[in-house]
Amino acid sequence: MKKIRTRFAPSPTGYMHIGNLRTALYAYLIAKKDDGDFILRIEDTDQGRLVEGATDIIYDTLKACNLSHDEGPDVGGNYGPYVQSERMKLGLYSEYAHKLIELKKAHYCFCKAEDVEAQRQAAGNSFYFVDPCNKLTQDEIDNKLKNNEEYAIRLNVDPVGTTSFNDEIYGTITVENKTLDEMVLLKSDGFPTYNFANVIDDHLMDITDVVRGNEYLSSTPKYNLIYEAFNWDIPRYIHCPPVMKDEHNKLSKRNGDASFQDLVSKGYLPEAILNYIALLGWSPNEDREIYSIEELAKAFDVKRIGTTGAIFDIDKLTWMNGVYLRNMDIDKYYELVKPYIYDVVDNHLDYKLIANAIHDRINILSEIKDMISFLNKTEDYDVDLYNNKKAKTNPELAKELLPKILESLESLDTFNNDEIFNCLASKAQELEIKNITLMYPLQVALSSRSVAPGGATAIAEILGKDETLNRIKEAINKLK
RNA sequence: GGUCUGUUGGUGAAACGGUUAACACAUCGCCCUCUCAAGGCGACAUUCACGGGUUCGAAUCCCGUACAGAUCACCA
Repeated sequence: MKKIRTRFAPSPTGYMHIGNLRTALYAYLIAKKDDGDFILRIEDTDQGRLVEGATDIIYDTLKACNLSHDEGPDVGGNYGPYVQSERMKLGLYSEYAHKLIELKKAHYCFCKAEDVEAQRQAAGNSFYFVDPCNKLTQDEIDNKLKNNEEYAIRLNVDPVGTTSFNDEIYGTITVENKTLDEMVLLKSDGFPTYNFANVIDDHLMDITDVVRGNEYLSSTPKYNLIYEAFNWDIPRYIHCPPVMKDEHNKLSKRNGDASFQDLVSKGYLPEAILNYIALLGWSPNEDREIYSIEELAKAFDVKRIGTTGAIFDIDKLTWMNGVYLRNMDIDKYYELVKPYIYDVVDNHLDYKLIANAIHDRINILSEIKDMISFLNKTEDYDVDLYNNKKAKTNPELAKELLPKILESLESLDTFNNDEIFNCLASKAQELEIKNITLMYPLQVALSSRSVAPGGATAIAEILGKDETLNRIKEAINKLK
């Protein structure tokens, strides 16, 4: 069997959005499942739409996701991406377009682009372009060429009959040829159209599986006409359903929807993002959702890609990101979280203790900041906070309990979570109250919050004995 | 408007003619518990857009309707 080769072929016209990334992921997985090659090709044949830096974003995103491509032009010892504008300099596309003219599968078109556009505008939806240049005699053509008239090259289309193709996901799709127009292959500026360059490169790069968004479903018959004109093998087509923002709209940067970069900067892990988007439109053959990229490649099956657009659900991604954080190797977790902790907290505090306290409480890294900001200094709070139904506490009771807690803790030599807890637990027993009744006022005194990461005693350990006692005294004063 | 494609709960989805229609997120309960989480347990679609048909039997097959999306460029 032929080696599987897939490609990701984005245009550098903006940011890398989630739908795009998912298409790249699927292309990658399909190749890797069978030990095939994954290729990156930048399709920048539209000079007008180039966006500065867009190629770098694509490149960096793929790198961050570990979706590395297997070949390409040499760039400082690494594989760069193939870039169509570079390849064009080789005269490649023009050569193939002219070859099609020789084969009588295409023809010169001397129409002005603006004129065609004007006709289209005038005719509205029902416009079907019939190229008058089709009727030009060879002499007329030679003459125009000799006069250096600008020209485009258009594909010849026989309007009778139908064209069918098979898509791995959508099945066999048939369209009538009369709905296909004589599309431009080579633009008058000498650049190939996307459609043409795409087919040429896919063939030249020996792409076996074309993976792309299903917006290309309708234009695929046109691609096949080109393959057939050259008598080339048609690749396997895999058209993926879109990733939606809501029922009606696709996810897009234009609407301000989250891009990969946005998600990462909010504290989502690339592995989690990849894992999550793999499940948008594809489902595994087992009851499982957490997959590393290697596991995905193993489990991936094109046949299990769905046909309907999937709405991107940030809540589920958030949950999954939390799973990744919780399952992560603990040392790796410490290192990951350390900068986020010291970004808000004084660095004489032990970041590992803090990391432990928030371990089961964060789903995304950006939540850390608010969660631990009280560690630096006490925050303003109302004594009403001492009212707690579950703990059965109120400011009066806190006023009574806090001095007792202070007294107990002052006598402690080793100030760690276990010691503090045991000390206070026996104090609670002695006072014949539930642990929570004693702990809750301490929590408020130490954290200034009704909800805190970790138990009150864990926070005490993080703060250290001096600061803990200070905060308790501070709280007692506040209650006077 | 033509053409193409699709339609299972709030969301992602499974089911490949016969199950009480999996599972996960979210939501809501309960348990655990020094708060909150995490974890455990449970609830949550009399029903698979709608209407016909085929069949002993349909979410699954066929036809129609509705709705949605895509596409009709010298954009990609």
